[in-house]
Amino acid sequence: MSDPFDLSDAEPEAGPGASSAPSGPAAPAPARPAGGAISGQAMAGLAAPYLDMLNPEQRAAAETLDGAVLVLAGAGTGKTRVLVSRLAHILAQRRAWPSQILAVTFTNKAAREMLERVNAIIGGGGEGLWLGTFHSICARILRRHAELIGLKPTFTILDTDDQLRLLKQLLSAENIDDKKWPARSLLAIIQRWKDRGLAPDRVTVAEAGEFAGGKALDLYKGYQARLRTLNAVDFGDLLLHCLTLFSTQPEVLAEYQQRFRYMLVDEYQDTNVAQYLWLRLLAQGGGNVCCVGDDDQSIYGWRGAEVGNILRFEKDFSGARVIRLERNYRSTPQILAAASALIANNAGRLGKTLWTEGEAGEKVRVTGIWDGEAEARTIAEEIEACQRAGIKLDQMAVLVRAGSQTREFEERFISAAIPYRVIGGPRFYERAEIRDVIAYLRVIAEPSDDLAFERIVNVPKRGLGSATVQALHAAGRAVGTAMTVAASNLVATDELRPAARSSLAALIESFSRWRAMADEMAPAELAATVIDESGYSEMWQKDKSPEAPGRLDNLKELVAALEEFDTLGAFLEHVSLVMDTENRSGGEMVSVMTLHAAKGLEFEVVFLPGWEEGLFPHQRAMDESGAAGLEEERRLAYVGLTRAKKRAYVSFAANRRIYNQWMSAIPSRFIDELPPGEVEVIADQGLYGNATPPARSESSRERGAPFRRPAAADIEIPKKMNARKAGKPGGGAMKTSDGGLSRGQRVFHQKFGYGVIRTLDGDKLEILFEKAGAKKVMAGFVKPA
DNA sequence: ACTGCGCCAGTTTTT
DNA sequence: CTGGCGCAGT
Repeated sequence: MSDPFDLSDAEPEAGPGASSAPSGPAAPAPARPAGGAISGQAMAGLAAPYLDMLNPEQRAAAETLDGAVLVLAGAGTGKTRVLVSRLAHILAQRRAWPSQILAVTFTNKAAREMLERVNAIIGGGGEGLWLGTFHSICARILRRHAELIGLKPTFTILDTDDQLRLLKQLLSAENIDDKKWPARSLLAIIQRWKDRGLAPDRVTVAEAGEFAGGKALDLYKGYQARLRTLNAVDFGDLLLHCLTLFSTQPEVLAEYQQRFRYMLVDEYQDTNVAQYLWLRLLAQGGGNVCCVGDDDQSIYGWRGAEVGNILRFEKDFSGARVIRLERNYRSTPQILAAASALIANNAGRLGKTLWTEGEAGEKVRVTGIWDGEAEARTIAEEIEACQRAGIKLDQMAVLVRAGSQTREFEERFISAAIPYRVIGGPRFYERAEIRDVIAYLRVIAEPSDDLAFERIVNVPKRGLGSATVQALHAAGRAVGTAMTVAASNLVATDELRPAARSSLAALIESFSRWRAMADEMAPAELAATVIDESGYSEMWQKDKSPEAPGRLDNLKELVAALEEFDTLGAFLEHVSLVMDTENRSGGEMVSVMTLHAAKGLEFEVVFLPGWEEGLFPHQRAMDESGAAGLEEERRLAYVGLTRAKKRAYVSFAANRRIYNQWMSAIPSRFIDELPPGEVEVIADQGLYGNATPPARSESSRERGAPFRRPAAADIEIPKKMNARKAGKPGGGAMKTSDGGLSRGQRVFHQKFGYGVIRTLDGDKLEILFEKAGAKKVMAGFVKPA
């Protein structure tokens, strides 16, 4: 984008059906090329077949185009279909051009899906929409007007690591003990302020809090000042600066107010105050706003989402129409009844009554089990039973409260040879080696990006340790410039030791060479050059740790990913904002993920383990947020149950090993909140109220677990989960001597025969077997061949 | 400038 | 029981 003020790139290309040129939208748009993005098909279709597929409420939601509309879309009520139909309808009615429509989502995945589905209906051209996450749309706006808020259009978007590094520097500069006042906490405080749309000058002294004796606000100011000199922003700033831009530059605001004739917001219950303010400013221009959400599925309060936004919608947008989608197309009546009864325990809901015309199914099954291992085994067995009954593995999911719970299932699935996939592990762009290379690229693209520079100044080791970095900092501060700039001055002096001096000089020379290349070289080629010339790949080649080859592979993958980008800047924006990696599929597998990650998904069969007080509802949620925290946990349970189409299995274990210490637990209060008529309780004797005959728990007998049977009455809820320990030695973990297994090695497995190790992650191996294909196995089960 | 030891904490996570 | 981090030693 050469001219940051030029909005024309947002205008539609002439679509495939441009010959049937529309008469144009109701009001003419500025600088509009003839022809639109709306295809001939959609044009012709006054019959609007996409509307015929909707039920009356959905249809109302798609057709009520004027004014403010809140669509309360319960789980499984066809929310996405409504959103997409509405977009198509606006276009087909020629109410607006794609470039006059703003559609905001929370994740890139949601944005991508929406675009695909809109294109499928209107026959292409949806690219002209302002469709994306709040953050990417704000970034787009900010790059165009960067100067107006004191940034250069090339500003960098920092990640959490960078933010923490910066805050640590500030803390140590202020002589604040970061043991007592960790940078993490400060970051959280600042983020909460930003979530509320509060720039430093808007934070009142009363809100300064106790951090470091009330210094948080000053630190926030210092942090923002540092970001500015680095020409950098963090995620919160994307919104915050946009708000500042809108409120200080009325003509800019007016421009966007006029532009966005129709605005759609998905997952409105997850918006924070800053996002709400942003939206309200834009809507004040008379545009039509439609927010879609479900207050019962608000599960991100802990990161600043404000349920109040959806609860207050009618007050905020006068004359707002509220449309409820209550007909559920996903789950059985039993599942809906269970979920509805559970969520009814929350106060302050807008209230919805989900109903279905679907056939009766099975009751929700609640199982009480002796310990976590038995729980995993029981679920694995049930999965196999479902499989025999014809349900595909990828229609089953285990949804856990915390990521650490996945391990138990992984181990069990591996030994039962059930293919599985854990959703939401570390992402590609979060790996250290990828971030290192990206840091190099960032410094090339933006010389004042000190944080990136600091990350790689001594990676690979070039004898530029903390002493040198300190000197660079000092030099930068003295001249008021970035470190790289200060560095070139510094090497001309005698301040540094000769070794450091020449090493630094060489590095600076490299960067200016790379920078010169960047102008004429494709980004991928540049990256390959940098990886090579910096000695970075050599560093990993020399490294003989087992993960080194994998890291080198990742570097190749990074270079390959870069092929798709024409400019370095475009790639870096992608990395900062579109961090999600494609979910490599490949075969039928059970999904294991957190409840948070499951929002928006659906499965035939859902397993919900770990419904125990302290774990779910999580103790910490209740300690930190009290009643509100408990309600959010309950919504999480609601989200979990409503993922299931046919069957839901809830379970709890009486004993669980956490941090290798045994503790007993009592069933979650959420279990008591399920309607007795719709659930079937199967619990080992004594584990739960009116237990029906026990499901055999071999392990408890085999192992002679030494703890007493908990009689529900005499167990108090542990304040901290590990406050209550029982002294069972950690028995059957499959810790193994891996005998130096490595990637690419040929191995033998009793059951699967010979194969080659493809990946290894601790004691979990992925092996491509000659006969059996790819399997995940534990290291203990294979021998070097 | 790097390596090793000891201490503490230990949900959820997108952008 | 881990892992991450800060500090102290070579």
